[in-house]
Amino acid sequence: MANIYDIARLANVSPATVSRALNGYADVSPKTRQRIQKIVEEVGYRPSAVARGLVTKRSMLIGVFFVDHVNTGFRHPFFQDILASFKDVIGREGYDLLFFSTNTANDKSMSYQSRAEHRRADGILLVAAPRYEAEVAALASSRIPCMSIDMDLIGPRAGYLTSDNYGGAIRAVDFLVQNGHTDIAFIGDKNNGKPGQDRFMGYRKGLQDHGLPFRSEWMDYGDYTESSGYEAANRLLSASQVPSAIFCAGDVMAIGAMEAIREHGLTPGRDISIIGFDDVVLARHVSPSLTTIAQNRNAMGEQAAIALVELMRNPNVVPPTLTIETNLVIRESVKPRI
Amino acid sequence: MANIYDIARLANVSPATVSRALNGYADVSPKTRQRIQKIVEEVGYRPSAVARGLVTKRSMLIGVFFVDHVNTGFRHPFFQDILASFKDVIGREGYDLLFFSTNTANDKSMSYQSRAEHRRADGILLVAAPRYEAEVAALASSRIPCMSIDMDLIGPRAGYLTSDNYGGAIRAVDFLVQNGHTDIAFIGDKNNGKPGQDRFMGYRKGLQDHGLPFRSEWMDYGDYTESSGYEAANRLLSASQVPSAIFCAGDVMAIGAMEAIREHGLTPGRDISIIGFDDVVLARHVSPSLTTIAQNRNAMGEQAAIALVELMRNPNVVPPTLTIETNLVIRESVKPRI
DNA sequence: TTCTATCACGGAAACCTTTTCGGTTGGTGA
DNA sequence: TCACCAACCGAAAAGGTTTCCGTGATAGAA
Repeated sequence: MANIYDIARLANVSPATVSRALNGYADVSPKTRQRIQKIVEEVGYRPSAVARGLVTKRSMLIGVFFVDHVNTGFRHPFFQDILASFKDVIGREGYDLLFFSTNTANDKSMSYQSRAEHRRADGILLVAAPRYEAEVAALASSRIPCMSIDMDLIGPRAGYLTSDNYGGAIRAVDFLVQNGHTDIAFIGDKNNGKPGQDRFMGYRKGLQDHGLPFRSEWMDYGDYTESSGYEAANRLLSASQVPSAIFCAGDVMAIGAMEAIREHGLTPGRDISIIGFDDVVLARHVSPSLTTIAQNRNAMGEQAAIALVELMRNPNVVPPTLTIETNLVIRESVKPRI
Repeated sequence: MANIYDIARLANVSPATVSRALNGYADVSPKTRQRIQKIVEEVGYRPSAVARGLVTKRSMLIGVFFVDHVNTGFRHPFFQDILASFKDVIGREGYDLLFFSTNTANDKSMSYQSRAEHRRADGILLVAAPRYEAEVAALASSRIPCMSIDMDLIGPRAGYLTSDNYGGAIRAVDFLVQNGHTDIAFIGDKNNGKPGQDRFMGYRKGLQDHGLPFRSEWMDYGDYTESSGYEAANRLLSASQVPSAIFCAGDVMAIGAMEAIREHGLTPGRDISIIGFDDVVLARHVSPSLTTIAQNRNAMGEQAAIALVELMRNPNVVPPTLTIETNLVIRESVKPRI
């Protein structure tokens, strides 16, 4: 693999001139620039990003952390769009994406911060709620620019972004009420993550807005998996008074809940209305198709990227906390109460 | 950010000794090693991967290329599992994953090979069929260890991996025939990718095995999207003789086909049987749930990773061409012909 | 006591760029 | 003719590791 000295020798110039020519500086004559570029072409020379990184102290790498639980990480249906649009934006700025392979055998002990610093990542994207709270907090309080999604993480250089979970939940309740439902159950997040909290608060606010009481027997929990939604709905259906609608804090749980409803001899959508949250791809395809509060995943990835780039570019910018609008997607799983 | 000289000074040793101590070499006394480690701990020193990479000429980075078509890249439902299990394996070997952000604005001209060499990636994973054939070929013929998935790409250091598409397609036809179907249509890959070719060959072989004729009016094409499956099925349903079963080269197209069947006033599964290929997450949730030939995505990612690691470790190993078994998943969309 | 083997460590080069500072050249205005 | 300026380029340091080779000390053997 040729290096910059080889090119310099071949072009009868100094390495400094080669560097300047290749990086588009002004003070190199057009003809030497062309000569250099021609030689670079012929030899197939590629400047080493690692050597460059050593001197510029910038790796042009954005590190990405997320846990690899079952149903999370790459496998989580929710994060594909976020990552895709995030990548588009930072790619335009010349950055590449680095996925840390968590929990490698050799250095199980390396913390998030260690790994980020080790690779000299210019910025960090934190997505999905990682297990080790302390580690995440340490990363957020470091000097590395950092944006997290769906975790209310702040630090000197760390901001975060979520959907408008509160407003979305209110909207969900509104829509159910508009359809004549007053007996509205809720399946929330057992682990009480930030989005889950907000959706729950929105649920309560929605009830309150319409003068409906909050009944704890219509409140249950899951962990966003299909089976947990199934089980929670089963419990709700055994309540002294069965609700006429269920608001699920996640689409996948909603799909599990529909299964439970069917097993009770009822028809989801007709006998019991269901509304979800997220708008995963599945939502459109299940039957009845799922009415839900959609998160704007592309906007989330995009805005997170824009914010992170700004954070990296300007050391004095105060880390933002952003919230992205949600919107109601009406399908078949909510019917007017008769 | 402290460097190795700082640690050396604090520990009253040379940088060389610090390096040896941290990398677990034998020729450093236990007590100096402990002293060094304690100081490293206190100072929060992290050896720079970029400086290390410069001298060792290994980046410990695996580059990943895939195109960002609509429905491909991160957004493609098919590649999540592959990437997740791939990452697990290479993570265990100490590698991290680098996603090249394709088509950055500043250097639109940089080829795959350029980008890989620029970052000094130790190995490359190619997944999904990229647009620029020539570029891919160039990468495959370079000296960089490279594994590709679903493209029959070979080179001095490049191998590939696919599912047993041929065998799987034969199995699909077998199953339809077992259920009494003899009028079996096929929706294939318009772009004639390697997997699509093999599935088509398997379809023909399956027909032949059972003495059934190949009829070109029962052959149509799509591009693996739902809408293309919908349209292809529409055309098939207008044939002079309507088939009793359709074998789709991809699940997503199969789902589109089911929609078309419904619009023709028929019930998919009952009136016309459908069998797909891939076993995407959706397949289980649509109704009727989709009988399909499942690809073992975890095994694919795992085996690709193992092969790539071996390719990187040993310069003399001949690049493998691997095929992963598929298996039939029986659900509701195929019914015995009455 | 002297010699040799082993252990623990240090010196310094090498890896490949970028960037600052300064130098040379040729041209221009007075 | 002289001073000055702009344009173009070179020398060298810096960035943080690893690794080869060599050296001093210490222990054991003769």
